[in-house]
Amino acid sequence: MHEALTIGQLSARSGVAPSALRYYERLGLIRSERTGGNQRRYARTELRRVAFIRISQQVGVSLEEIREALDSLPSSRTPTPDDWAALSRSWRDRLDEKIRLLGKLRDDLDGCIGCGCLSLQRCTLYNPDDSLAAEGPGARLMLPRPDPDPAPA
Amino acid sequence: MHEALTIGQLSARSGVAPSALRYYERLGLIRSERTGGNQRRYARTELRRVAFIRISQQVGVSLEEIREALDSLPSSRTPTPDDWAALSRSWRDRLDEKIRLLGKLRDDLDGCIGCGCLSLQRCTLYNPDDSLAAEGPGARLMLPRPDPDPAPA
DNA sequence: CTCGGAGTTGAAGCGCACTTCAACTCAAGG
DNA sequence: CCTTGAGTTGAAGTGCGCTTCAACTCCGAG
Repeated sequence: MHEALTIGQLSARSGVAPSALRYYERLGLIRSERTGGNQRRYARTELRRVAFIRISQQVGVSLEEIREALDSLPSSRTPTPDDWAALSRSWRDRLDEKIRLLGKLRDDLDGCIGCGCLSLQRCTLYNPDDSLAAEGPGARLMLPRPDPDPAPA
Repeated sequence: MHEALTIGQLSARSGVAPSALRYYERLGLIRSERTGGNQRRYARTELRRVAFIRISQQVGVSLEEIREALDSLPSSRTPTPDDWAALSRSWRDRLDEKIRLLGKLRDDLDGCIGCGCLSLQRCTLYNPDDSLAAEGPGARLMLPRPDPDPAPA
């Protein structure tokens, strides 16, 4: 059958480097069978998983969260289009929120360009309550120090 | 004069950790004078720089690019509101583009949820030409392998 | 003068998402 | 059989944006 893909084939078809695919597999995002000679063979459904992974990354979701999402797929049967649609929908909100925050940032930036302020205290731009931050990787704790110890008692 | 801020004061006012401020200074994003005892003293204008840095990060700009932008500020005179406005405007386009790409991703995601495809070949979602990727840090080469050697000659 | 909190440095570590490397095996063609 | 290209592994490296640490100094109040 034309079912099984080698890692090279999966890489070519998905545009994801073999090293990345092995990395995803170690993290449990995709799965493979092994041949007698210990080589990976991927079912075609893994292509869809890889696609979902890359799309999710564009939405700004970490691999760990993507793994959790993928874990919620039915393991017994092959996921249906509906299953995938449900997963995609779960990112919709995040995407919407992300777009909303960026839009707000843009409007605020326009406002601040108008007034030329860029002053930290009042400017809505510098309001940690909207945690748009903590989005890209890197050591965490982007803006979260809004609370420099409010005196215990 | 009430001009000079210690690193602790700048940290408290900007919400940025002292370690991060020292890091920014090493990268040349902010500047300080030194006291006789080798301690940093920041002019109040540095507050504005720090604000600009954090805002720029939210737009998705790297520290290196922020440094370049800040380098374009007039070094002789204290930057005016107009100077800052010009810098902010330079991020506007990036922000717009980012929002546009995310919006496209959302629309495509809706489309793909509708058809349930998520198939790599045709799906507009997985089109490397729109390089929304390469945005967060991490080892590079996000989607760029669209060209698996088109036969030389 | 003494004390403690704030500051200084360079070096190392961290988290994420990978890539690169060395050393090896596997699989198919000539 | 031999070669070549594709695959295997674990360990280490990379880039970004920091934080943490150890060991030290500075500075102001008591």
